[in-house]
Formats: sequence, C-alpha cells, structure tokens
Amino acid sequence: MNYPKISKAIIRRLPKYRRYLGQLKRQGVEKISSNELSELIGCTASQIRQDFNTFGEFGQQGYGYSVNYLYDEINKILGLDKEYKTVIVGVGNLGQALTNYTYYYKIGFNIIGLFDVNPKIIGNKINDVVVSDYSDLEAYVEKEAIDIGIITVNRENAQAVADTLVKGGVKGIWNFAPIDLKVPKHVALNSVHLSDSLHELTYMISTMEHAGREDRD
Amino acid sequence: MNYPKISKAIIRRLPKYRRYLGQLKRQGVEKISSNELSELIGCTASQIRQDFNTFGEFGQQGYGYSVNYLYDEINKILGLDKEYKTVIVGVGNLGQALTNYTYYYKIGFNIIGLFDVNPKIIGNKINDVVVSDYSDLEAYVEKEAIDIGIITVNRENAQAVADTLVKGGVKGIWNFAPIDLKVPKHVALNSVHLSDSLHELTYMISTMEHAGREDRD
DNA sequence: TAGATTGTTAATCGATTAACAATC
DNA sequence: TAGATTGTTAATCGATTAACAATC
Repeated sequence: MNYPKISKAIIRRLPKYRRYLGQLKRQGVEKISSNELSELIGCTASQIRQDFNTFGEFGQQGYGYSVNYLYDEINKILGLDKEYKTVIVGVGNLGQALTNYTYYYKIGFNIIGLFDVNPKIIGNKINDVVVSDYSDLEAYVEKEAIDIGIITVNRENAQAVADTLVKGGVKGIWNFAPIDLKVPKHVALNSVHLSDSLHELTYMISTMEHAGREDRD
Repeated sequence: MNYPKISKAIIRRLPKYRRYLGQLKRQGVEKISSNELSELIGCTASQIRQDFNTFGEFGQQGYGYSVNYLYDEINKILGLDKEYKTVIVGVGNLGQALTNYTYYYKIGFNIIGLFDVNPKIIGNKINDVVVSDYSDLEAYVEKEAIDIGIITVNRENAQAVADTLVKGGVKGIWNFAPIDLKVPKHVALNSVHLSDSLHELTYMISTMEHAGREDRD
C-alpha cells in the first residue's frame, strides 16, 4: 500500500470508527451506510466517505459498507492485524493498570516484560510476568526484538527511559509521563498527557459557568 | 471575562503551554519571547501570539512575556485557580492509579470519594479515602456538591455511572471507559480513550515501515 | 531614540462540507 | 431499469502563518 500523506486529524478518527464498527459487529449489523454511521458517531457522512476513501474503496455504491469488511480493513490500516511485543517501564499503579488493561483487551499486545528500579517491586509477578531490573532493559529489548515500549515512570526519568528503549531498538513508544519526549524520527511516539486532558475538562467547566452568565446578555 | 468562542484546537494547546511555562518557572526563567517559546515547544511564534491574544494581552511589546504572569493567567483560563471536589467511580488499577496521581500532582483536585460495586473493595482505604458502595453515589455527590466525577468502570456500566453523576449534579466528567458518553450540554465531558491512543501508535509504526520502502522510490 | 517584540490584520493553507456524477 | 449510496470533485469554512504597524 502506497499511502498518500495522511493528516493527523484523519488518523485520530480511525480508532473511533473502529470502535463503532466493533460495536455494530457485536450487535450483528451486517451493512451500514455513511449516513447511518454519521448519525451514530455524530459527524458528517461526507467526512466519513472522504476519510475511508483516503485509504481505498471499501464501500459499494447503492449498498453501503459491509461492517465486517470495513472493520477488518480499518484494523489493517491501524496495524492491528499484527502482534506487538511490548514492555512496560515503571511498574507503579499506572503501569499495573496498563498491564491488566492490555491483558484484558488482549488483541495483539503481548506484555512480555515489566521493568522497574525499585528492588521491592523487582521479582514480583503481575499477570504471570515477572518484574525485572531496569538495568537489564536495553539488552532485553534488543534480544527479544521488542516492538513497543510503554513509559510509566515520572517526568524526571522519562527521557532516559525513552533513550534506552530507542537504543534497544523499539519501533514505537507509548508515553504517559507529562513531558514531550525526543525520539529519532524512525521511532513512533504517542503520548497520553493525563493532566492535559484533565485541564481541558476544567477549562470546559469554567467556560460553561461563564456561558450561564452570557446567556442573559 | 466575556470569551469569544474558542476553537477546540486552541484549548488543546493551552495545557501544553502551561506545562512548558511551569518548567521555565521551575528553572527560574523570568521572561520569554514568543519566538523562544516557539522553539521550545516546536510551533510557530505566530501561533503562540495568536493563541494568547484570544484571551487577552499578556505580553509587553519589545520585552516579551513574563513567565510567572503568563503561567498564572493560563491557570486562570484553565480554571486551575480553583479547587475541585472529585469522586472516582470504579476502584480498579486505573482508579487507584488516578487516585495516587491526583494526590501526587495535588494542585486543586481533592479526591474525597471512591466508589465501587465490589464488596471486597468497599471499605478499603486508598490515600486515607474509604471506598464506598456505588449505590450511595448519587446522594453523596449531591450532598457534598461534587464538581468532577471520574469514570473508571468498564464500557458496559459507564453510561449508567455518567447518568448517576449527572443526576447528583457534577459539573464535569472525566471518562476512561472506551465509549462516547452522552451527557446534557450543561455538563462538561472529556474522555481519555487509551485504546484509541494505542491504535494511533500502531498506525504510526505501520506507516513508518511502509515509509522505509517508499524512501527507495 | 533605536531596537525589540507584541498585537493584529491580511494571506495562505488545509480540512471539512456540499454537490453530483459514477455505478452497484 | 430505478433507487440508493458511494467515490470524488468543487466550494466553503476555519485554522495557521506571514507581515507589519503599534508600542514598550
């Protein structure tokens, strides 16, 4: 597949489409039109058709889209037709939550390594995986050909962990530390900034309170 | 403050500005120009000035921006000059992680209630807060005038929890269940879709592998 | 005052939506 | 075939960037 350059906006919508199609699949729905899907998701049918057509012709004129086929195609686009060998660095509450989380929604992410610097945690087992010493991380990543490193350490150590993961040869980093990491451009990086998300929420709360007043103007 | 309508894009950038300004503040930097800040963040100086000017005139011509003043102003815009009474519903690993997280970064979010349906968890203490029975949630939210409800239950129960929180009178909901909740428009809602974020990452990994091939064209 | 940098308008760019021809 | 709905082009809308006048 020789993709044209895809905008960040479209990429951010793909997992959402996938979620709704997964839901429809579970409900046993076989076909859906861009119009029906747009009502479900709350966007325009035009956008849906544009987005899909960036990647291929997944529908059939006069009929719509086959839910199963479309779901599979989106999975392929998102790279979810593959398995990813994964390590988590930083086995605090969040690290443990993500271990269980990926274990629970278990499609394709195998957490095969957990790493921490805390001697009290090293040796513990979480979902059958033993927590290893952080100093062994780089060698492990290289030897096991780890695809994804998840960073759940604090801000101060996150960049060092990222550097180690990169040296070990990971393809992608999923970062939860509240900092913008620097990685070489051949390594994929996506960050979940929880505090940013919370602050967007308080912003919304604040403006809504203002809006209450403005309504009377 | 009578805000004009602010685009989602700007709102998403505000917490990021705040993060960098916080860092500069900690480093003891007193003033910064839009140009210096743009290099730090990796965006255009023009965008920074546009963004700030949406909310007010925070700078001084010929000088730049006072880091402390700007930081405080952004905090006010984000509503971070207030305290938020908060409950968490669903005390699994993620709920516990967020309890510790907000406890650790403790500015303004007081987790005063934890709720779950699991009798084995009810009664436990996390950071001095006892886990209560979910059936008491609505009354508690109303009595204590809770501002924010955090949802860390599974997809199946998330909407019911949201409805209960809304009935109790929360101002905002921070949702971690992988579903798009419906709430009345006077209630703020922000969701962290962890799986979506992970799928964006696998997308990036996939396209980078393609890009490797395309480079040779 | 001269130099620097903001605040703000105008130009550009990209993303979304509308419209319709293609086609199942 | 007629009806429906996609695929795709064209029009619109909004967001980003460039430019420069205002001003500290």
